[in-house]
Amino acid sequence: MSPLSDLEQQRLAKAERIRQRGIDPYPPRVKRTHTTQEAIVAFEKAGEDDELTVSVVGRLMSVRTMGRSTFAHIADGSGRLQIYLRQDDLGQETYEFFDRDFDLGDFIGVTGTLFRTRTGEITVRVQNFEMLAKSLHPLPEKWHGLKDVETRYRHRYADLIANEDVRQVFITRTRIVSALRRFLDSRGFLEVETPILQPIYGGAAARPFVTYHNQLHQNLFLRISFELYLKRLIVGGYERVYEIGRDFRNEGVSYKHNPEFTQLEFYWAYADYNDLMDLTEEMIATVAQEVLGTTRITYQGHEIELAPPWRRIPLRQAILEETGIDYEAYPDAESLLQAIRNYGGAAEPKATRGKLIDPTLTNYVEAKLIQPTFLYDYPVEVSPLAKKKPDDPTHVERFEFFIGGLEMGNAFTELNDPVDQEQRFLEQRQAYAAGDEEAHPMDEDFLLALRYGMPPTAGWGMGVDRLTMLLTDQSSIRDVILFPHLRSKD
RNA sequence: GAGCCGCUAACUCAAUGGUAGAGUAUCUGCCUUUUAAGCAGAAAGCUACAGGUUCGAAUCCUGUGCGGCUCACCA
Repeated sequence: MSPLSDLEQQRLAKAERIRQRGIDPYPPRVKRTHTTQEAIVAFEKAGEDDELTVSVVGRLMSVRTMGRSTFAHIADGSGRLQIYLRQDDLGQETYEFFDRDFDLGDFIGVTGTLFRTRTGEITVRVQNFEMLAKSLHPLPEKWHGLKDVETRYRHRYADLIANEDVRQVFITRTRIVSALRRFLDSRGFLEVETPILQPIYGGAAARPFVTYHNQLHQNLFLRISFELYLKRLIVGGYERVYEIGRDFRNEGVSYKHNPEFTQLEFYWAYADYNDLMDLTEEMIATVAQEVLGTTRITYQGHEIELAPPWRRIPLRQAILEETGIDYEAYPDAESLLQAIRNYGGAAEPKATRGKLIDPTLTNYVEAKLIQPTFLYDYPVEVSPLAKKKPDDPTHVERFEFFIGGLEMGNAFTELNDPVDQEQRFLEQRQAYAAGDEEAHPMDEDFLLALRYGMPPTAGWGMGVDRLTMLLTDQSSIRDVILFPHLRSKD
């Protein structure tokens, strides 16, 4: 800890003076009859003439002292309430105790009667008060709030104290997660939990974090997806399962990437990717309606309508429309690479054909997909866990969906042919050997599970943080994650 | 990983080579219905850190740290 500032020294001295009065500045219990909002509601119900006495608690957010009377605002979890202290109510000694030893940021409990001030604000006329917790560090500035983004992220509590809009964003986030759960629960999906520490990672194309178990002398990976475990549960006989939890990917940080992020995945036996598109539209529209009361939202200045139906176009067509490149016209990686370069794009020279197509989508198409859009039918090379189209073995029954220029999620008809799956893993192994660090590793136990037999199944995944960005109109993922990853300061 | 921008009092910001300032918060007075309360006064800084140039550096140069944006990376 750095040495205490003068302001902190002053507050510490006040805490000591309080102790010398025989008062604990951090008492263990408190009397509370109403939240601040309950007090306001009770007053409005009771009628102005009733003597309504309440005990309310909260953090001192502002103090206006005018000689022998003082107005202040306290904030609790429900909102704010004004309190009013008068020397002729409290006595000189007690009044001066407040004036001298209470600071902005302190938690205070007050008991008094409610009244309405001359300017109309419902206010507690304080009969007695007590210190609930002394604050030693000064609050951010009351008018401009806390703006420094680094401080806001590193000391999120200060951000939440100072910036009500930030507090609201995270309340909305919680409501979004609740609405997602309600949606799936009401359709018979079973919420489950699967391992975060995994001996083999998989289910996505990403580099993992590695950790070590001391007793087992074993390397473990933090999961990059839930996919392979959830499909094992479908093998086991559950027909509808989902999980909401944290994924970890060892890759760059950006406005839409945090190393740990919240994912929702569900698996649905006897359904296919067409059913998933229908359910996706319904889910997102339902969540928006429940959380925001509308399906029409504004994201970064764009008006977006989330109600079904959404646009559905093949990936091939989307790339063709945006770039003029029909990747089907280029049967090998060399010719496709040349086409991308002719368009003015940069691409990895040694990439496979599939690995050329995917960045083309990301770089040139994704940002244009403002209204909700499904892009469907992806190249098989970049989709090792998805089922091939019956009439076209070079493509799989897979879609990604985009809103506000953000990739929100990914889904497909699951590959349940264990022989085909093994073949795909072997191809991924070759890709890894050729330098693709994100190639999917072989998972023998997963193959064994498929050999037991998995019914036709559709699987789906979505970034909950990105959905929250969309529904709270935040441009950075750090503003929807309470404690986003930052580099350590020494 | 690269480029650009930023880091000044607890907070929000000024000061572009010549004595580091303001508002809020704090402290001291005055003030019993205020609400960004008001009035008067005071205190508060290793200008992120380390070097360099200069008679003189918050300011110019180099390096380091952290952050933001853009790019790269990234289902």
